[in-house]
Amino acid sequence: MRTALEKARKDPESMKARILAAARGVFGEYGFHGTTTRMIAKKVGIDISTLHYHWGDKKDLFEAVILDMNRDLGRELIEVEKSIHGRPLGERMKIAIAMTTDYLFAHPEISNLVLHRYFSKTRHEVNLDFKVTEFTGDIARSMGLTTDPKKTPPQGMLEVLTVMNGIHNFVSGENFFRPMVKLDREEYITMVKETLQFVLIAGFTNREGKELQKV
Amino acid sequence: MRTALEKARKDPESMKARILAAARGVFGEYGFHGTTTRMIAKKVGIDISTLHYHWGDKKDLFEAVILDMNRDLGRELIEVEKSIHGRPLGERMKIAIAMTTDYLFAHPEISNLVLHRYFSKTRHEVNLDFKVTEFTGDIARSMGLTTDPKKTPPQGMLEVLTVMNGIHNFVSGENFFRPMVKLDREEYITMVKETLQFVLIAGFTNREGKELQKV
DNA sequence: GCATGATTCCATCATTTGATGGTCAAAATA
DNA sequence: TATTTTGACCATCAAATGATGGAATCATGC
Repeated sequence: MRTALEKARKDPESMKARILAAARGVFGEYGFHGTTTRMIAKKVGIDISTLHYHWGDKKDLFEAVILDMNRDLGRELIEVEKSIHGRPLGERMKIAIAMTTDYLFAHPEISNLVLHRYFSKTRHEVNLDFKVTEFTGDIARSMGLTTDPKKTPPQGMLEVLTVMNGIHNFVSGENFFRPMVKLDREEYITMVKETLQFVLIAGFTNREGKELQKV
Repeated sequence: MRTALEKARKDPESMKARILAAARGVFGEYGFHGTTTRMIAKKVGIDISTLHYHWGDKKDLFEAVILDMNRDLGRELIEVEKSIHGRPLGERMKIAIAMTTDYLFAHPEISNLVLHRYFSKTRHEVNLDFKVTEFTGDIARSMGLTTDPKKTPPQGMLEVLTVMNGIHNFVSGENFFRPMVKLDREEYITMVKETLQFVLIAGFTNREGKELQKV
């Protein structure tokens, strides 16, 4: 399956890649059990047997989707880290929130998939590393929430999760939340960024201020 | 169905109530499509035909579950509001976060169901009011995030959603996050509360401080 | 052009799953 | 007690769904 993924990545026009892209979207919207292989095949405009030919069974395809999504998310986080390197904490967070929010709104299926995996059980075990721990630790280090670069303390992990999940929530919940506030998409995205920056940053900068005072 | 719900509420030992309780749990864990009527029936220890006899089809049962969960959540929010009434903002939020977190960790299927409805589509439309808008507005007013008690501005709604979802995330994602931080359940709950209070409150109290200075 | 392998679809299967009819026992009612 | 109503289960159905075999088609290298 690893090779299949690589093939799909090489040529985005290939059938493998088209199926993978469609699967990302549908699995994201409906979850694993809410998605049928027929739904994916229909979206691509092919027969289900073609789908199975390229990706094996439903679980294999799902795992490929997770790996693929994981890679994209990881790359984006690296981009973010590049952009914030060296700046003061408040600014780092502000930029990181804005960049990540924009990116995820452009690829909402990523947030969908992430949240599904957090909150939903699958009847048959899907065993995948998912890299969340790794990513979370990286972000924590990048935000200076830990001194030991090897392992992040629980507190730092939960703090990062609070921020990341705050973003995912508004991206993935757009269909639900946007009608509540009656904004068009652009306004919604802007207001989400402002709200997240307003709510999520102050705690961290306040703490840093206190620590600096001590010194 | 309304009547069936009332019957179930009257006698928690009744078959209707037992099915409803089991359904809450299973729908919460696996989502609508991930749940089979057989899973629920098995959990109760009855035949599926008995389940259908009491609750009609799967969608009817699911809607009853949502209504039931909704009522419980609404009641809890009223309790919270009673406890925080009249206190200063920072304290209000601290207590509200602590109470709500404790309550939801004691009834995690509520968070599960809420998040599933936010983030997951259902193949066949389930039409339910879900009261989120109402609840969110109530909380916004209770937190003093709006001057007009009739309608809450989008900003206030998103701010409340940020906080509520922050809580739901850690409750519903316990199976995923707790192994990441290697804490036992009690430690995890304590640290979640501390983290949420740390991250989510400062923005609001900072702003209030600024507004007070202006006056 | 032709042979070989890769790809796609059609037809079909087996299993899962939502749902129901009919039977029987228990409980309520007369 | 006799009768009706309610509640539970067994057997079974129909549709949905994951999956596959095999034929047909297309592409590629010779």
